[in-house]
Amino acid sequence: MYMIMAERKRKLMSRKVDQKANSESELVAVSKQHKLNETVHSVYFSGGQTTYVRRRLGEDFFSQPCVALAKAFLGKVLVRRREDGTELRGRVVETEAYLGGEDKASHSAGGKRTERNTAMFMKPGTIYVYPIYGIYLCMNVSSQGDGAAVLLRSLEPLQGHAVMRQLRAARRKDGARPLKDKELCNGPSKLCQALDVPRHFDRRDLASDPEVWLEDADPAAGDARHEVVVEAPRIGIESHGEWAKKPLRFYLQGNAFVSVVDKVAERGENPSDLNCQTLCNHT
DNA sequence: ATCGGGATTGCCT
DNA sequence: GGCAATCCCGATG
Repeated sequence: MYMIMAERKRKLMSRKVDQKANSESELVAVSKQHKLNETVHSVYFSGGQTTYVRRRLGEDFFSQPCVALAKAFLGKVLVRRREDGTELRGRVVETEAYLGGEDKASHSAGGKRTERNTAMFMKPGTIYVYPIYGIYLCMNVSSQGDGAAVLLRSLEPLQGHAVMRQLRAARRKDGARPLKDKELCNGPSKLCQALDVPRHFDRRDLASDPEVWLEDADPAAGDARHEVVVEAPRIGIESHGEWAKKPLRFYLQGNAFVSVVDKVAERGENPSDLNCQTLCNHT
């Protein structure tokens, strides 16, 4: 137990150092890196004394059931390469699963297929971007299963903090205080702003697109396989009855970049968890 | 043609 | 913690 705590503390400390190091010099580092990345997305990079490889995740990764994919996303790194070659990176720390069919909260509930949600029915890995409240966007990735998709809710910024801050500040009041790192991508529409994900990315393939892709866990940032995943009810769908209570939101426990912490779910005392146990006991 | 609502955010008290 | 902003989409007539 003590060892686990010590390990977590060490990780958090080293991450803080990494963030400090990311500032003005990052643009230079990014442009160098973009040359390496021009044809192949797997590149070697040095992390202290060790050399790691960045691996782009392909079709096989996205071809899994919605809940499994939503959890598998945790710890993976979303990358956005902009026209000028700058690369923005964020570690996925919070997702939601929208199952389609029975899931009343899904845009594809009841198999409903429209112009807007067509991407949800396309092959696993297809990006679904839709506008919300007239002013914001949300980004999803289709999974296995008819009309099923994973909503990306929060990222931990890894690379391109300065650019992200600039993109996020664009629509805010002049003279507002600069955003903290934890405020850059802690929400589905915030991450779209920070990574410059536009509406026209809708229906693109995250497995093959040159401007946006997913990478395997960055060992320096941490592998989510050794972290606790909280399962909590989804956000902002209160009007959808029973389905609003199901634990289909997933996030890394204790991670400071998550949008909303659910203390009830973390105690394991909410009705959804009880439902889950009941279901498990019956099977 | 019109109307109601939304998988959110930021600013205000 | 409350609430306005803001507009697209889909349903309805």
